[in-house]
Amino acid sequence: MLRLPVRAVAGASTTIEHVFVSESSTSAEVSPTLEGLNPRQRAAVEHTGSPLVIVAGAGTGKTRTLAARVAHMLDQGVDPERILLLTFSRRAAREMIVRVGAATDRRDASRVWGGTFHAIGNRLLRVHGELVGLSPSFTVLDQGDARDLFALVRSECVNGMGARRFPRADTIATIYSRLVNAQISLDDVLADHFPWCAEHADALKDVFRAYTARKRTVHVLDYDDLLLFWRALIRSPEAGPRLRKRFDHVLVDEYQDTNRVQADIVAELVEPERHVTVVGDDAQAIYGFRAATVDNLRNISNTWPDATIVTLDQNYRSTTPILSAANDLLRLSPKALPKELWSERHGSTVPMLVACADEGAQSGWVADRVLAMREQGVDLRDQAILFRTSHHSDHLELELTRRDIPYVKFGGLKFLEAAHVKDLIGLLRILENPHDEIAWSRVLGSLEGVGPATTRRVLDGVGVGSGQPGDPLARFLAGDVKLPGGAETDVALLRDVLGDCVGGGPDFGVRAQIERLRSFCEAVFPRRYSNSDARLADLDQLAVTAGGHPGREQFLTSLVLDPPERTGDFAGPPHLDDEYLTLSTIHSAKGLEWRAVTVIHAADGNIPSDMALNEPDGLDEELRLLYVALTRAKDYAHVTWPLRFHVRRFARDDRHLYAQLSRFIEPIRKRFDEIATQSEPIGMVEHAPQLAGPTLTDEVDSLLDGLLS
DNA sequence: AATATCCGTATTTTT
DNA sequence: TACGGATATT
Repeated sequence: MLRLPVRAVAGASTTIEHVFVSESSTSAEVSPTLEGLNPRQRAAVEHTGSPLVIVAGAGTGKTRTLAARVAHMLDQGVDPERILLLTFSRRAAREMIVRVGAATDRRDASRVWGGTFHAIGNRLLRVHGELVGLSPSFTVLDQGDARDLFALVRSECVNGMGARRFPRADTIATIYSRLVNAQISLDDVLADHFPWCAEHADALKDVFRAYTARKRTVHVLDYDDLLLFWRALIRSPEAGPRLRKRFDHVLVDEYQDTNRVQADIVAELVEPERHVTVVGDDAQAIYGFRAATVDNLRNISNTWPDATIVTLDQNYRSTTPILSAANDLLRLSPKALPKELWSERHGSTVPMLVACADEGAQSGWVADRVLAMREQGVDLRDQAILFRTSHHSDHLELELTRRDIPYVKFGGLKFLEAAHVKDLIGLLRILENPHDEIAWSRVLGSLEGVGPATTRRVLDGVGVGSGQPGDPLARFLAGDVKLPGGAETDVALLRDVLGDCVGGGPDFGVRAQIERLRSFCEAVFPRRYSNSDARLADLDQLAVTAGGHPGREQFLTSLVLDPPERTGDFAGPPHLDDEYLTLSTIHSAKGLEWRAVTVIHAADGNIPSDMALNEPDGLDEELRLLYVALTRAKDYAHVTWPLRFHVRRFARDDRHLYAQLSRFIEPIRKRFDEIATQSEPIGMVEHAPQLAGPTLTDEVDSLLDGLLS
């Protein structure tokens, strides 16, 4: 019998599931589906009939219960393909399905439909989208693409009117997404979240209309569309009845982080039988910025008055000292429902609060501690460093590299956002959807001597963006569009490689296509980028990844909906059995756990982020964020904060201020053992003398700066 | 019409 | 820094 190692639960690797899905299904032991569950968990697993709501605090075995419930359904003979499991991330879906497989003898657990709302929406729209007027070969815009399209229509709309100061494309995209996901009027969105844009309400409406219209003519959907069209599909007389019959059971994880549209989808999809399970914890709602609303969970009885509610509050993850700190923290929230997690794990190690002289000392302490814990038998893979924003780990990453401590970072900049990756993806997208104006613009703009005006001319020539019938790619390949002299050889090459991919036949898969398209990149990159060799090497990496997908469409979709989490430098992902430390934003750490967790940069202004303070629920959400961070820890929790805070308003600006401890930690200090680092941390001096402690001048300067601010 | 250059300013979390 | 926007140059 194969026991699922703890590592597979906490581990971030995306390759683990293959191992366990296949092996666990051969297990001959008695079905452990119900084994080891507490009475409430068991009740949740076996519940039938009315809608089920599981209110599950952090570490209370939520994943386990949900997985057992699915396994139980399979044991009862439910067809796995008729179970839909909606999770918050792809990672969570994978883990859940692995667990289902481990908990049942049914070999076909992996056929359960599992994924994010966006991924499942995409899947259903590929099949049924034509019923609501969608081209089956639509491409999906990521956030950057959506911003580019907004920039395009913005310039077209704003030209007409007096060019007063107008919100930037980024801001417009954010407003739009909030409008769509929260399903409230533009005036309300502007009043609540973007008051400085209120005077432009009318012009914004024009931009939004133009944006929507353009998306339709170029056959693209953005993230929000995947949800909107899915809901529209359920509501349509043609597809609705079929969709509602498609699944026998629908289960939704992390329900507290769903938005209005997602809640609509669930509620309407499960009619009329309402075989639905939602799981959530209002104390862990951290996606308000994305228009998620805890009201979906708190007011669940409005949706299903007869819902059965099961509350899980026994924590199996953390020791009591850690839970005491977390419980105290949550009590500081005026809005949180009273919640007291308890545990039978009476550990004696109290969380540690570490005041560091400065950021250098913090990095030094963390690295020391990580190594010390490792000596005590806590593997690097059982340790994580968490932070509020991605760049908070910059300094620490240098220190870890210097000391040869391997790590993997989650959250922050995505591989997909690198310019050269977008270049290649643009080429693939043209092949997939020849109407994709954003992809065309990107590719044409990379040619020598071709700017916005020429791009526009070419697009009009081949009929992209204007809704012309026929195939723009065929017209482009036919070659009757003229381009400036400087671009001639590049254009010829572009025609060649695209033509080869179109006519390549069935053996010419994504990987082969990328390898062919690469020769165009080879020609263009040296002029575009200073480090074109490194960038070309990335494309090879991409080709390998693409080879693992069944086709071009699946590859493109998975890049947008489930992008690689780390920037792809030459190193490549660490090997499965390699030891590595996890660095992660708190958001990306959701649902995961480690034996030792260190939250760094816990200074006020970072946690809570001072940027969140404008939002109505902002401060409270920041508190929940810290709560999520602390409750990731099983045995050891550390919180560190640098006393001296580097103010980097501008690059050259070398000032620093005295930071204050997070306002959330201050009132619960008694739950921590406090220590302070020396200003010159051990191990730092010989390697990095420039990181030595503050001089007297620094001290005086920063004191003065502090008085001025 | 494209590109080079300079200036000012932003600042987070992710499907 | 790094990116967008405006202005100057090719």
